[in-house]
Amino acid sequence: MATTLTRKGRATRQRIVAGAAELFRERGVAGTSLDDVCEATSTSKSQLFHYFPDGRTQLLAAVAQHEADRVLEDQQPALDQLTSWAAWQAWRDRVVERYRAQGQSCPLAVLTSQLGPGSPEHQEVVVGLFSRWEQKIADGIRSMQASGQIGSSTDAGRRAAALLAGLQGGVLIMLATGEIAHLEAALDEGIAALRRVPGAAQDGAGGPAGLDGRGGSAALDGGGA
Amino acid sequence: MATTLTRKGRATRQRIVAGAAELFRERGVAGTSLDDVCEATSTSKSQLFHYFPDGRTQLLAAVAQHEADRVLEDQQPALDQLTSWAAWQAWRDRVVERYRAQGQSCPLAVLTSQLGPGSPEHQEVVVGLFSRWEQKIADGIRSMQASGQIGSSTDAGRRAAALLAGLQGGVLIMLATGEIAHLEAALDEGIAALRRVPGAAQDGAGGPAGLDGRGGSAALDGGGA
DNA sequence: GGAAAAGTGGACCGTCAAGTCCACTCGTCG
DNA sequence: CGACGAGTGGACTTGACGGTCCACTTTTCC
Repeated sequence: MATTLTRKGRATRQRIVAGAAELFRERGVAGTSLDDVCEATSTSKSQLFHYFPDGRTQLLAAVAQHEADRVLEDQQPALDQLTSWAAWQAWRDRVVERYRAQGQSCPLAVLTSQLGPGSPEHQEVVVGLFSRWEQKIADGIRSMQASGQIGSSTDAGRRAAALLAGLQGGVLIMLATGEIAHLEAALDEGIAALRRVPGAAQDGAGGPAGLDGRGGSAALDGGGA
Repeated sequence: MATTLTRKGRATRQRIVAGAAELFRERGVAGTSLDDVCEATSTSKSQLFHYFPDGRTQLLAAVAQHEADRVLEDQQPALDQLTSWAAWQAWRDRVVERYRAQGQSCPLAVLTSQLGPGSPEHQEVVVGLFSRWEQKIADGIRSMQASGQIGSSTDAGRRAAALLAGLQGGVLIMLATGEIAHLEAALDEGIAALRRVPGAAQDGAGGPAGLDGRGGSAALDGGGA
């Protein structure tokens, strides 16, 4: 079965997943039938069920995983190197650009809400994605704290959660309205808020200024923006 | 037709909308058939099509409008009186409580993503809701600025957009993961950021003063993993 | 080179849900 | 009171979609 796939088999399976993903993005999950997938990928029902014996459910899960992987990939390498304000800006631009290009599609939101209670498999995929995503953002904040560019008085995990929420909400609103302004606002305001955390070394100049970080903690109010 | 509805007729129509809304919330739009709606509301197909000649589509639109109206209603009167920090906190608590109670349901996200490209009718409902929502938040910020509790140097509209995005994202993540922490973090951080806008009069609203607001310090359960 | 396994094609079936139709009841107004 | 239209019930039609089956081709490996 799945254990013994020839090169051709893998290619076919991959073609099905990619094609299905595209259809889901274009026409929604509910609006896409297995026949549609077959037609779009030049395959037949038997092949589809050959690679996904559990049918639609399994295909959906595979596509979800595929899309989830792409989400973080598309933000690399920026997301893994949030060690300077310039990097944060680059990441922000990357995200905005990605979703702008994607337009009315984000498979994440689609899949997320397509599954109410149930489908623990999908739940897992989405939870895993959010978790990794937030982790990377939090790591970025912590690294900035370590280098003194963000004050140490704030809870990196909580900040990351808020930032991720803003990002997700921005995408959601974009999907609903077609406007990307909310996504931009959420990211910009979120990052700006990080810059205002008191206790940071002086903005910009800092450079690779040693590791200090939490020496003073004398919550001097972070000046104006 | 719809122009001449007797009291009984209106009641039936209302019963259908309310019942359908509940089913959609419980089982999702895709997981609910018109037969389900009929059964749940003790009506028959003919009645359903009597009141919604365009069938499923029209019913969906009616339910969407119904739900959209409820969303803002549920936040009143807090949402219309964001004139003190205490009011902001009350609103925040209201929102969190509402979604906590709702659990895995928010019909908004469901409907939003259920409709990919197409259904301009629904699009309109959602856009209208977001627009009114953001407007009210922005009004709150402006009134705080007018009374000197928030500095005038920030763009109220943009802040409101970011806050709404955070809220929406928090809800989305809650739907996906069951965790409400992101929603809380997004609201708390968003409001805290407002408190840090420079140029405000000293915080005297009654709570514990402090420039940092409830930023990231207090007993906030750990973020991240 | 040939046999077994993997891959492929498409007809076929059962189910289920959207939407139609018509017969019937009930309330209201002349 | 009686008739007309609003309101109601539920059987029926239609079609799409998920899933099955089997005959056939290609690849792989001895």
